[in-house]
This record gives sequence, structure tokens and C-alpha cells, in this order.
Amino acid sequence: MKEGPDIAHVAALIGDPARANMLTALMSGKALTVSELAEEAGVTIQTASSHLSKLNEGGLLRPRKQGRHKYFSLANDDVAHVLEGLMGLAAGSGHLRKRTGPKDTELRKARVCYNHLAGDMGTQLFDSLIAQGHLAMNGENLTLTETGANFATSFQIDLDTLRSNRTPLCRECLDWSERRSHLAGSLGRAFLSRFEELSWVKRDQKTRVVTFSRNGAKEFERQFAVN
Amino acid sequence: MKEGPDIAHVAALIGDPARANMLTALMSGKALTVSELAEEAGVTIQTASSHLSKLNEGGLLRPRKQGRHKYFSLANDDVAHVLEGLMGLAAGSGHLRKRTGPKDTELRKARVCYNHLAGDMGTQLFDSLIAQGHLAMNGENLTLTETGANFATSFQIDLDTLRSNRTPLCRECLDWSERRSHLAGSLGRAFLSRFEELSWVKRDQKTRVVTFSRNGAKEFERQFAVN
DNA sequence: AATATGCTTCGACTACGGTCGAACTATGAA
DNA sequence: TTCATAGTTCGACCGTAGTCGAAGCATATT
Repeated sequence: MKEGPDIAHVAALIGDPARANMLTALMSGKALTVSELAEEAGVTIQTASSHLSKLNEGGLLRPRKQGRHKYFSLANDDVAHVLEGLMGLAAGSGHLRKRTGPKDTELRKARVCYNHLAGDMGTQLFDSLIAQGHLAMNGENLTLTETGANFATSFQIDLDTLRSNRTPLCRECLDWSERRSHLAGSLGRAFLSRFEELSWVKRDQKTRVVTFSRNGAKEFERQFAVN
Repeated sequence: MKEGPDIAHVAALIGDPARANMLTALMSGKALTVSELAEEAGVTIQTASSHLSKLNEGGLLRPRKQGRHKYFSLANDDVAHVLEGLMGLAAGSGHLRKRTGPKDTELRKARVCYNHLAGDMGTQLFDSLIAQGHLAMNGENLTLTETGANFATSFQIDLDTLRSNRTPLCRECLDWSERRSHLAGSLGRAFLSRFEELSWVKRDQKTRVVTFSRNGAKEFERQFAVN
């Protein structure tokens, strides 16, 4: 009853419906303003503001002021990771918010998870990189191998700028729909944005859905075959 | 606001202080009765009963009736995993329930996490098994290699009975204190109970602390050196 | 300056849910 | 059968926290 960190506080923060909606909205990886989040949660701006300050004090968010706007994003990958885990539990106990709607299959196919690719395609990417020896798991943490670094640069990803960033390069993130790992970290983000540049994929503006173009799917298949 | 599983419900379940206390108590891996959990949470038996039925409906617990007792344990490793994740967030935002008490260092050194070894020693074990090629990570899931199977049997672990169980053999579980992975799954449990048989370690009855005997620490060092 | 927009703070209202006492059921012991 | 112990159900109480209107700041735009 006394040892260990205080779970209840954090969980209670996530446990309010309005706040949970905001957090899931932020799982898209985009930074959103107070009013956008209010809209997303279905509450007035005042209450949204109150909720956001609480989430912020709880260390779940990262606020940035820009002019008269205030942008919020998730604090870090750990937060996203826990949220995905909770989604897994909720999905497992059959508590989907919408019972396998048409969007649902799209979400399972490919979606954005805090700026990196998740869903079926996300785990395919991850498995492929591991299988080709581009990524290696040393105990806990993923590392980019030499061949992996070459591959990334040949894929027009600038590793130096990624490395200069203080966020970890590769991380694994558990997928609630696939129940498998996909690639997170700044490299994961770089891959997704590169896919966008190549217009292999397109991110839906309002949801987390990621759609592959016909050509994009073909190229993805070619480069990241899961033989 | 509409897609994805309903996080809020699960999080709210964990978010109540009394329930959170029960869940952390169950992180020891032991099944506890209603009255024990009531004691642990600091509430009367009636309220405990109500809490437990809610947690159960939420799919977080696994109840078992035995005579006039009713035992509860965590439903599965996923639940434990999410709880550890939440502990990580809480610890990260500086919300420790007790500020680095004397127990705290013991907990970080070695503790029990849903019946397997966690903390510093837990991650050491995991890293060693990976480094020696006893465990391999194929994309998402851990697998026991051939040499690993030999090692386990030489360590008096009966793999056949473990495999006959329907729970996964090896899983990784994120450690909130170390922020690294340690070994979960039935193999993880088997290792811990084997350590107990060898009296390398002793589990505290009331807390999650695991203490290594002098000899146990030496032997552990010898077998699972982190060179 | 004057006005508009984005966000925060304050205060009051309300409701949901945690809490326990008391009564009830079920299993085991004498 | 009778008593004791473990757990559940019911009902009533109460507090906390989510909610919004209104007013107050702060940053842009004219």
C-alpha cells in the first residue's frame, strides 16, 4: 500500500473521457491547439483548458506557445506507449468505441501512432528491417546496424540530423491492433515522413488513418517484402 | 473523438486510489483474497468487493473460487505490462509515493513483477540471456534458441510442462525503474522460482522486494555475467 | 487606440461514484 | 443443527471533480 510510484494519479488523468479523447487525438503525433482539442473532446474551451493544464502538470503533455496559440503534443514516446497499451487492454476486453466500423479496418491496416507508422503496415516495416539485418535488438534497445545506416541514407534519410536530436533513434512500440512491435523513435518518424515525401502514403487530416497509394503499396512491397 | 478503443474506461478503473493499490499489490504475482485486498487498499470489505467486481468486468483480473475464499490475480501479462508502464510515467514525473525511502533502493535492485524478476537484476538476467544467444528477438517476439533450451534444461527448468501451458514462453516486459526490458512469460516465472528453490533469492511476503543471498548473488554473477 | 481572437481564471451548479452500515447468501467448522 | 467466517447486495450519505457562463489577460490585427 505504500511502495512504488503513484499509478492512480496518472491513470485518473487518462481516465476522464474528455481527457482521453484529447490524448487519443494527440496520438496522431500532431500538436493541437486548445480549441482544436476542445472540439475533439466535445467540451467548451474553458473546460478543455482546465483539463490540459492538469494533463500537463501530470507530465503527459508538452506545451508550446506560438503567438496567441498554445500547442500541445504528447510529452514523449513513453506516454504514447502506455496509451497504446491501454488501447490494447480496452480492445481485448471488447470495449471498442465503435464496433468494427468501416474506419476500423483502415485503422488496423495503417495508421499514425505519434508520428510513426502503426498497424499492419507498421509491423511489416519493422519485421522487414529486422529480417534484413538493418535493425538489431541488443537486449532491450534497438540499434541501427551498419547496413541499416547505409540503407537509411540510400533512402534519403539524414541520419546526422536525427542523431543530433536528443530523442532516441530507434524504439519499439507495441501495436494495439496487431499486438506486435513496430518502429518508433526519430527513425520511425523519418520513415513515415519520407513515405509522405515520396507520396507513397497520405495522412488523413482528421483521423489517424494512413492510406497507401497504388504505387506506394507496390514500392513498399518491393522494398520491405515480408518473404 | 470516435475511432479507436475506449481508453477512458480502463484508465478510470485503474485511476481510483483504492483500486490502484489493489492492482499494485497484485503486481507481486500472487493471487490475493478479497479481504487481503481490502486490507491492502485500506477500505472495508464491502467496497473492496465492489471495486473488484468492476475491475473484473473490465477484464483486468482473473478470479478463482476456492472454498469460501475468492482469489484474484492479474488477468494476464498485458495488464502487468501496462501497469509497469504507468509506474514509469508516474516515476518519471516525480510522483513517487514515497520519496526514495530505504525500500526504494531495494525495489530498484530486485523485485517481483507479476511473478518474474524485475529491477536491476531482472534486466541483467535478460541482457545476459540475449548476449549468450539463449534468447533471440525475431521482430516482435522473443524466442528461446536451441542453446537456450539446453541451458534451461541444464538449469533444471522443465520446458515441456511450460510449453504445455497456453501462456507464452518468453515475453519482454518494460521495467519502470530501469526503463529497460526484462524477461516475462512462463520462462521468466520459471527462472524466478528456480532461483527460490536454489535459495539464491527470497521474496518478501508483504512487499515486492526480492533479496539475494550472499551465495545467490555470487552464483548469479557467475552464471549471468554481464561482461 | 480600438477591436478581435485565443486562452485562462473564477464561481456556482450538478452529478457521478466511492464509502460504509446493515442485511443477506454461501461455504465450512463444531 | 448451530455458529462462524468470507463475500455480496442494498441503500443512504457525502465529497470530489467535471461542467459551463462570465469576466479577465494576452497577443495579434486594423
